[in-house]
Amino acid sequence: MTIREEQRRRVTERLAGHLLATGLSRTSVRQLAAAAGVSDRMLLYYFRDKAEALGEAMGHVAAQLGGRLEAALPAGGRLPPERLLAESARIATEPEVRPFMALWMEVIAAAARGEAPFAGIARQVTAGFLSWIETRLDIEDAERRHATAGLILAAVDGLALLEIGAGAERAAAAAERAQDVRFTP
Amino acid sequence: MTIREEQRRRVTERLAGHLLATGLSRTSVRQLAAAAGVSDRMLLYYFRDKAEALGEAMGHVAAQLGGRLEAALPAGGRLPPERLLAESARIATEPEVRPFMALWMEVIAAAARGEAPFAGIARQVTAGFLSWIETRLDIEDAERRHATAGLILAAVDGLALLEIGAGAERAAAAAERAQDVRFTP
DNA sequence: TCCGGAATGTAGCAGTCGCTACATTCGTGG
DNA sequence: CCACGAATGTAGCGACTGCTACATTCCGGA
Repeated sequence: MTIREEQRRRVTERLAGHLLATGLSRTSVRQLAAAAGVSDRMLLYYFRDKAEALGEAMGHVAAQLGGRLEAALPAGGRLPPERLLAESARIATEPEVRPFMALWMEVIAAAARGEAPFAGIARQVTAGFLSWIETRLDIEDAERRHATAGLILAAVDGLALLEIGAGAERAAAAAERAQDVRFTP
Repeated sequence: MTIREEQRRRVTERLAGHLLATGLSRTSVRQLAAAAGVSDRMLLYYFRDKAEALGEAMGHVAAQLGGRLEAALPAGGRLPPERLLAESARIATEPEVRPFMALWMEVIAAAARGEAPFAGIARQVTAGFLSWIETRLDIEDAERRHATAGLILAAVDGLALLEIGAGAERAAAAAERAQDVRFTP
């Protein structure tokens, strides 16, 4: 492996850590390079441009999160929607997963703003989330399972949003109330 | 009223329209000034700085939205949570309200990023939403009403997020599925 | 030992950012 | 008519943005 490829991996990992720690507010080329411990000149040697660097770093973040989700609730077992909603909300508010959710909110907002490369990343990660939920949902009818997965993801993301706008206590109260919902039929 | 005050109002209205039309992606002083039909020099004559201009504009947007919400579902009547959830989701996806929700997503994300003046705006608007929901919720127990309002807002916001990440059809399917939820007790 | 390509440093370009110092025009009260 | 403050235009500052041209250093193979 060339030094360049090696450095590319190291830098990717450090960038992922930087994004998780500080979000998307400090993502100028020079700031990213400093966080990765290289010069800005070299960052753009390892990656074609800023978008590629961010894309790689977000890919790494997504892979990390995927591993955590898999560990938190292994595939195989299928749960009724009420329980999966509760489990998802619990996982999303775990201390280790919180930074991912915070970053996720920023990514999806950047996507809404049409900023490259976040639009593509958002669609990709959303699809991953939906798939994760759907494969753990004990609903026979495919269409209903599809729609229910979307609703559960919306609820979990919405609770993360509520936390931003109304504080952690209020979000926690709403999350607890979510345990009282039943899906019919 | 001085010309300055008069212009300040006109510019505020135009800025509000600009934000609703284009979101937060074009909010440099020069772009805002162009959208309002004044020079950048004058924009910063009418307002102390960029943050004040954006704050005023967002206040105008919030007031507009408040009026629409009031018109869509006047206070006075109280609904069970299932029906209020359905009504809220319906209102949030009305063509006239959609731009507000899209802008709202960006604002709350900017707040998550800690950008002034959006953090304060987000808390204020969130409080307004929660109050709007709570006063229309037919639940006796105050604490439960409080938590349920949070959950309903989370669901509505979450559906807007889902639309960004997974497209309008999928969000619509999830919204329809939301009509199957029941709150116990 | 030298040569060629990979790796890295230096310096800067052209653009945008928020903001402001300074000069000028305008409308109005004395 | 003139002086004065409000209103507006001109020009630019210093910082930052993404990115790159050019030069230099480094290291392994011939």
